[in-house]
Amino acid sequence: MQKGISSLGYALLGLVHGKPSSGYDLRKIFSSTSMKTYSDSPGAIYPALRRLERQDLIRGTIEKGSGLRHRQIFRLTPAGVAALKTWNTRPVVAEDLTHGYEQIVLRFAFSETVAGPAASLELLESLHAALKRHIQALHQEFDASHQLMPRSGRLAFECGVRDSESLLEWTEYAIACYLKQVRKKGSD
Amino acid sequence: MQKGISSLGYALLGLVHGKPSSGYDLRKIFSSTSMKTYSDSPGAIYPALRRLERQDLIRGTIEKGSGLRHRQIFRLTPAGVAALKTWNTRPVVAEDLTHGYEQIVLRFAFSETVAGPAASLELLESLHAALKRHIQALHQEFDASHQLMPRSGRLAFECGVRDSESLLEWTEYAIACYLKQVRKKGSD
DNA sequence: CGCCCCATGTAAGACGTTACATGATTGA
DNA sequence: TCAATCATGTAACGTCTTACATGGGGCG
Repeated sequence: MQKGISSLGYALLGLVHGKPSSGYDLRKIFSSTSMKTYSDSPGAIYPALRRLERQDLIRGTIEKGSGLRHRQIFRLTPAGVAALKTWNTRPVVAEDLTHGYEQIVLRFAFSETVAGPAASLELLESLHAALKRHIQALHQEFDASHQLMPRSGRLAFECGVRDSESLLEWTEYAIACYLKQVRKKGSD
Repeated sequence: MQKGISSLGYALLGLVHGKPSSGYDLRKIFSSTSMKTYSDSPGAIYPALRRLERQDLIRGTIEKGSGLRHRQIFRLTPAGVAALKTWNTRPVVAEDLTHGYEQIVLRFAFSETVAGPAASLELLESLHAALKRHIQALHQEFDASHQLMPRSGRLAFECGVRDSESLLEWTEYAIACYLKQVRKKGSD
């Protein structure tokens, strides 16, 4: 099954779902946009694609139409779509927040086209709840330990708290966006 | 030299600089605080400590005072202090921002005790400048591509922009903290 | 012809994760 | 004495990084 798909793997699945692409296309997307967070090196992308292919989540077909050398276009298999969908609709749990927010934001980024706006909204609400708990825990940790830290340490901690709080605000903003649309749709 | 020290390696160096500790102590610090971002598993920490020792950045001495089993306390060597200091005082460049902010915030967290408040302030100002450029580039990328993205993709992008902007605000707040102190010190 | 871009990959090595192993000490 | 906790590690595995390899096509 979809045991062990890395961030890069999910990023590739999401992009390929949006548009069938070759490894080179994908690499260019990574290196030319701020998605380069997920590695832009061929030594990461090509092996990742082959892993996904071995897991039957994508399938590559060779195209030689335009006289070029072999260009392998990857498309999602039904299993790939399913894997993306489960990933997108899984609720946010506490440990999703302990290792940075990029994975979750990536999940959200693809959620609408993969699973529809209702799923996006659910994901946001789940994130909102998890973040509230997370921020509360951070405040507790801060109150308990900030006197033991040097000033730069304390400020760094505050940076982490602010980061979470800013993400929470974004979450509320995004939820408002979706609710507005739902209401509009409901009044049709 | 200090070629190739991972985030975890620097986190360990910084903690050991603050207080000589055993691997177990360090593990507890990671697992009990929000520093668990830098891995809390023995399979990461002990090998990392030995790499640092092999590079002559730390040295472990076995203590058997309290009747316990062997407890190896690690201390920084002069080379270790130097490596931490160069890391802490290196200015922030664009690519430091492309793979998340945790490394930079970690650098800042240790900067005051390792290199003094003046170095902290310099680091913050360097970060401030790099962030301004980064945010501008993000806005350009957003303006160029937001119409091609689905709503969730656009919102995810906005999340990244907000994240950077929130970090910028924190930077300004932290700079103000340090300037206040410099002024106070200057008026002594 | 030489050079750069397309497009694909491989090889070596470093690092982290998970899971397991070991032995010594403390408390019930 | 048995279990839990202290304290240290190892082994297998997967993944990413860096650097290199290959081979065709277009262009000056």
